Amino acid sequence: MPAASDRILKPRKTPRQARSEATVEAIFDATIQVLLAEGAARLTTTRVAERAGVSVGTMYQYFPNKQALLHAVLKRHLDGLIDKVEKACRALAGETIAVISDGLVAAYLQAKMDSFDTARALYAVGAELDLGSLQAANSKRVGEAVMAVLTSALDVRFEDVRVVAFTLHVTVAGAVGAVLERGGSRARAKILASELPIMCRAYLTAVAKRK
Amino acid sequence: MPAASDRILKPRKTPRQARSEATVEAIFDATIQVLLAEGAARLTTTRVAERAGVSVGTMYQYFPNKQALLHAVLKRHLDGLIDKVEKACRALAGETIAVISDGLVAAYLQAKMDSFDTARALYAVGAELDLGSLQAANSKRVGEAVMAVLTSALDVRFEDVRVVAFTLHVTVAGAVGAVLERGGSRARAKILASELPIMCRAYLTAVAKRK
DNA sequence: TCCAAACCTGAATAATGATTCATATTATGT
DNA sequence: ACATAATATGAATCATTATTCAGGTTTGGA
Repeated sequence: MPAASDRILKPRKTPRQARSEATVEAIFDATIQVLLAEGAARLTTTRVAERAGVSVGTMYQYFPNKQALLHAVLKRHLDGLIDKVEKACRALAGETIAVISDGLVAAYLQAKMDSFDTARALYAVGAELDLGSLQAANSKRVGEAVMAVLTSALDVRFEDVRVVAFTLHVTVAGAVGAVLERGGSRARAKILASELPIMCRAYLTAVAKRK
Repeated sequence: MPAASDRILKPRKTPRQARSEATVEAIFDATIQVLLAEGAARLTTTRVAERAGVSVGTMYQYFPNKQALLHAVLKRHLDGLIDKVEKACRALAGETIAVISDGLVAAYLQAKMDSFDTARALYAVGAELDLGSLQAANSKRVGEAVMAVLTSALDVRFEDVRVVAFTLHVTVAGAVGAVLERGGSRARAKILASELPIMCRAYLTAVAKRK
């Protein structure tokens, strides 16, 4: 069900020639660069266009308004993250719960670390944007992927996989987000890398039933 | 060491009469109300003043600029949260680790739920503000309080309390933040209320040494 | 070579918003 | 009651920004 907001968030026109695809790419990149270099408050359409090496008018050819641009950039980033997590989930299917747990945490952490700067830059954007649709879709996809691996565990089963998957996702995402996207240093990220696996394994073991 | 930003963030003048204290209160409240009712994008000095029932000029008598206002409002909220957590920590000192764990999680969750709306409103503000100083102070105070209770545990001791306290704090805060401050429903908060205690107890048990 | 579609340009428009300041009102101590 | 410090006012100023549009340039194919 396309929300009303879709009408104003969808791209105005779709690129047909190679140069315009490059333009859109440049605009995406520029958005993140401006965000990183100047902060969310100074993220203006003009500045983005300038940095991308195109005119404002060009920007408006592909994005009906600033919000649509931000939405697109954010979606792009989130989709990338989700892909990685889903891939990890598929790779871990059928292993023991210990392996699955460690693998999931590692994948999530890795994915976030890979896009450290982008993630931090986009954090600020998320706030001033209606995240409803994106967030929901995101949660759903990740949630289902995690449920799937958990169910596939070789040695255990869960009373309520849905709840367990949700908890796992929210906890790891929340912790990583709190540390990386805000002021946290990479050093603190390392603490997470060593502690989160312990915590997740402990939790999963606590709520699992032997098969 | 007062940062350079302090100069422009500190109140321009301190209230001396009762009416001005009331004014400042009204401004704080109005800020949150506007945030809640109109969103971060429409949070303007004029609107806040209007809602507070004072003129813009009055606002600028107490806050040198918009940022200072937001900083003050955010600090106020965070301090309130920290107080509650610290209080809980003090009350839990000397108990068994199981009791401490459950108590901490409950206190954190409770504190956040109490200020559900405010927290969500302020989430957006945090992004467009330099949170460095606040965030750091916040983490430090909570971290120390948690370290203290953990150390006081009757039945166990920890190899590295600092790391454990950090992990606990970040995980719980992150998970709760992810669910409450963003699109999450109260229903999801309930899941957290039942699962987080399990997870934290499992983690603490896993890393603790018997005394 | 030529044209229609695709693409690009950037000054102009129209709003909006943060911040100031000269002036007016109110409180407090004497 | 008076003087003085506190507090409040809000139109005016100065800047910034999202968005448009009338017209240019480039591309791919016939």
